[in-house]
Amino acid sequence: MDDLETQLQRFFPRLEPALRAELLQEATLKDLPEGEFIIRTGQYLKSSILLLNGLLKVYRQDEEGHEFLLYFLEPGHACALSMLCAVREEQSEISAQAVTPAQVLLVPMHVAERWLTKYPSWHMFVIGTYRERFEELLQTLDAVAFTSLDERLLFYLRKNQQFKGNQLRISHQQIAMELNSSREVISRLLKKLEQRGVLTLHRNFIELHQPA
Amino acid sequence: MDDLETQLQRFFPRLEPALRAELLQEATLKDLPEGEFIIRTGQYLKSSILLLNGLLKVYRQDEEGHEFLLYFLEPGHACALSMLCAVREEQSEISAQAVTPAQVLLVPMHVAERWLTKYPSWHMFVIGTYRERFEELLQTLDAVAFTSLDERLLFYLRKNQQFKGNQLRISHQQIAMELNSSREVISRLLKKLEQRGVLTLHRNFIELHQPA
DNA sequence: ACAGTTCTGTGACTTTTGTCACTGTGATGG
DNA sequence: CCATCACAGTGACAAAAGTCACAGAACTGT
Repeated sequence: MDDLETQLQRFFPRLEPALRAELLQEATLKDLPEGEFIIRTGQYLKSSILLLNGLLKVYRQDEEGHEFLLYFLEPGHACALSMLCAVREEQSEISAQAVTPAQVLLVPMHVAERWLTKYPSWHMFVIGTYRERFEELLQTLDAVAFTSLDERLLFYLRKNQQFKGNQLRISHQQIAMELNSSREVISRLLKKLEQRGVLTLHRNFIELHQPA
Repeated sequence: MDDLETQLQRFFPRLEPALRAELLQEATLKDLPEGEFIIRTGQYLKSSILLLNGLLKVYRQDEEGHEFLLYFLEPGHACALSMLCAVREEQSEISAQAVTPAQVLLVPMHVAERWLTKYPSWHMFVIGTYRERFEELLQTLDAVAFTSLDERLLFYLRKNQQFKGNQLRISHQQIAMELNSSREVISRLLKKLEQRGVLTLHRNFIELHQPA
């Protein structure tokens, strides 16, 4: 693993050098083991989160514990929600979890706030972050509103493939949760996809074919 | 109707006076008759949109013409999407339409951009706009993901009630479109709601009871 | 090797939504 | 006064998804 400064430069090239220097000063580096939560529903946040390494998944939960995947976060991106919540000093309405071991930078809210006027590039970065998340959210909404479960399942698998490769170690139960469905249904749909030759089912993992 | 300056002050009190003055200079005022589009899917936008008067609805459309209501926009608010699209110089992926006669201010993109660094209050306003729309979008997503059609229908009616009063002049077809369902289903569900005493069905309009 | 656990497969059934086909009814405009 | 039209109601059926109940397969630790 590179040193922090190199990583910053690699993943956040658009932040001006002075800002990157101050980031090193002000932000806290945090390592997340796989599965660790960085945000939990109902939690108060006081920092913005920048992702340096690994993969985070951001999802919503309702009162009865149903989950719902919103989007993945890759290195070089930031969690728009963390900025939202931080600004409003409100409870977060979402959860974020490390899918792989991950490294994040935590920028205290008051610092992030100050940078908005101090560094134009920070400002653009924040705006850009909102924009990107907004668009991903729209995509997700489209998927839910306009497509059936089997299409969404395929989309979900492809997305995971993109980040984790062809061998997905996910249980049907997991998938069901994230798509807000039930295990049996997912099992059946996966079976259909297997028959169509899209994938092969194994115990504890799913093998996706043709990355296309 | 008040003069423009008074309206600005009333609906956008948080914008600094100098900015309000410049708004009067740089922005174009536009009157929208009921039903007029201000954004259409596929259109290129070159302005940010601030709403002065009336009610706009913002919705998504898929390729086959299905609609999907995202949220309403009230006076004093701005369309986050218009800012998104404007910045990216991309095609808009949504439509916005005047539900009642409305008045909007159009701020050319390059001006809006310039203000970001020039006026802190503009900057905060833009951030705030993203934040609010983001949260509304999350709400909508929740509704779709976690609740059944009849709940969504009720929610939809309440929302309309909030803006348009107890007598809703909407056809079942209209509702079906906006909830991405079909007329027959909506008819049936409305019937059920009537039996539960929530509303009374009339020709061409629906009467909602207990504003609660 | 065995009990316990997790993951997966499956049949039968229900509920929810969507679709089709048709009817009725009020409004509007020649 | 009648043709037309948009709107609404409804029964019958189909499709999609969720639920229930079980069974078997693989993995775990002791």
